[in-house]
Order: sequence, then structure tokens, then C-alpha cells
Amino acid sequence: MAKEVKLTRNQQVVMAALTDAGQPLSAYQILDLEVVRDNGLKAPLTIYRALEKLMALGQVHRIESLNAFVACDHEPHAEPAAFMICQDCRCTIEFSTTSLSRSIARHAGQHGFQMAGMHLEVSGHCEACASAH
Amino acid sequence: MAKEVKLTRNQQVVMAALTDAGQPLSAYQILDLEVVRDNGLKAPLTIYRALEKLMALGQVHRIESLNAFVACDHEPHAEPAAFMICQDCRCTIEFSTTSLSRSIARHAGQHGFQMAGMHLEVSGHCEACASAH
DNA sequence: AATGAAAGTGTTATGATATAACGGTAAGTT
DNA sequence: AACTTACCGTTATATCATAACACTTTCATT
Ligand SMILES: [Zn+2]
Ligand SMILES: [Zn+2]
Ligand SMILES: [Zn+2]
Ligand SMILES: [Zn+2]
Repeated sequence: MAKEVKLTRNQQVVMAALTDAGQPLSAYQILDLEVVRDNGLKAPLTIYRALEKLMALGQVHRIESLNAFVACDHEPHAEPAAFMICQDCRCTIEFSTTSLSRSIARHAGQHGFQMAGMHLEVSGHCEACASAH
Repeated sequence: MAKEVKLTRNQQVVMAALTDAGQPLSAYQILDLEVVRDNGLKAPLTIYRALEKLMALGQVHRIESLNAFVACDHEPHAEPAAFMICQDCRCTIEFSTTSLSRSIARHAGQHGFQMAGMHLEVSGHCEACASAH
């Protein structure tokens, strides 16, 4: 959100769908939403192209371990995002990695590796699911 | 390696293929190897079943961002593995996360999240590729 | 306003990754 | 032997993602 770049209609539709869902959706799950189909998006590629742009803008992140996409719930961030993913309810919590990514970059440097980006996905149980046994 | 569980023939073949490759391979890349086909493995599911077992044993890890699998090059580890992945030559470096995963678990706990595991994949440039401009 | 470059789109087809369902086999336990 | 568990082969199918092509929209420059 909050980035002032004019999105095309397709991009707006996909962005709205993800924001509205409040959880990760696969490209095909997005495609199957009524609100998406009713707006004329009916081919996978249409969805993927919108997602590609939205990810480039940082408004959407890809969750590798789910092959899914989620709306960013932070302001545009320079630091890479990271996620906690509940194995029970599939909810995700985005958290930022200001100090963490610095420490990882340093660690990588010790192996002669020049860090450009990272994906961190923590799996486990969210507060609600953990307390429900 | 180094874990004394008796592997089946299929599992041995897949494990050997990955160890020999020394880099991540997709299930279908494994399937296409002569040494694999010559041993009678000829269906994707055969590969996936062997991989599933090898991952459960911790002898193989999945690289989410590549949809690929790689032989573990550490002794069996309790801490989750993490990887640096070169964007140029696709080589991977496994590193362990003893202190890091503790710090991440603590961070997760502050969000009420109970960490069970994690995937950390750092992208960038390995020493060889970085020095070659 | 005309021109031209860059980005976006629709459509069709295809490629790449992963699992379901079934019945059968091998090996260990009692 | 009877039972259990893991494993296997085969076929079909589900799921995720991109290639190729022709066309349109957008917008800065002239
Ligand atoms: Zn974000
Ligand atoms: Zn949950
Ligand atoms: Zn390992
Ligand atoms: Zn490299």
C-alpha cells in the first residue's frame, strides 16, 4: 500500500483481491475469485503478469513454501520481508528483518558470499492455534 | 550422510545421484539422469517418494526457491539448515543456524508464534562469481 | 497533433512441478 | 503363519508457471 504508482486495472483487481483475502493465495485461487473473473481476468497469465508487477513494487510478496502470494502489510520496505506461517490455519504474519538481515549478511560475508536478498519463512503455530492445543 | 538407517535401493540411487551432483537438482532432473534410469527408476513418483524419505532423515533438503533438492553436507543436524544460493552459477552453500534460529524463535515468540521449523534462503553471489565481476 | 518507445493485454498452447488412486510386493514382528 | 508397516510400479491427473504472437494503451518527445 501507500506507494503512489498508478496501477492498471488488472493490477488493481489482483491487489484488491489479495488485500481483501488477508492471507496467501495462489495465482489460480486468485483467478477463481468471482470478483476477479467478473472483472474480465480469465487466464492464468493475466494474474501472473499483475503479480509480477506488484512484487516489483513491493506491494506483494511471494511465499515460496506455499507457492502463493500475499499482500504486504508494511509500508514499502528496503529490508527483505520474512514470514511466520501457521501450519494449522495457514495464516501468515509478516515481520521485518532490520537487524536480522544485517546479521545474516555478515554471516554470508564470512563465507565469501555477497548477499543480495533473502527469503525467510518460519513455520509453526500462531497464537490462536497454539492456545487451542 | 553418516546416518545408519538402511536405505532401500531406490533411496540409495537418488541419494547417490544428489551427492554426486553436488548441487541442487529438480525431481525431474534426477529422473533424467542415466544412472537413475539405468537402475529402473522411471516415474516421477518414484523419485518423489525417495526424496520424501531422504528429507525425513535429514539427508536431503529442499530448496524452495528453486523447486529443487540438495544433499545435506553436514552431519545430521537438529538445527534447521539454511542456504546461500548464487544467482550466477546456481551453486549452494549450506550453513547451520545454531544461534540464528534461536534468535528467530525468540523473535517469533514475541509475536505469540510458536516456531517449529524454518526455511532461510539467501540469494546473491558466491565468492568465485563475485570476484569475476 | 503526429511519432515512436515502452508497458500492458488477450489468447492459445505448452512446459514444469507434484500428487491421487490402485493394487501389489518386501520385510520385520508377534 | 498371520499381521503390520513400509515400499513399490503404473496410470492418470492436479497444480503451478511461462512461451509466443499479435494487438492496444500510455505517455514522453517532436
Ligand atoms: Zn512487506
Ligand atoms: Zn493458526
Ligand atoms: Zn543439512
Ligand atoms: Zn557463483
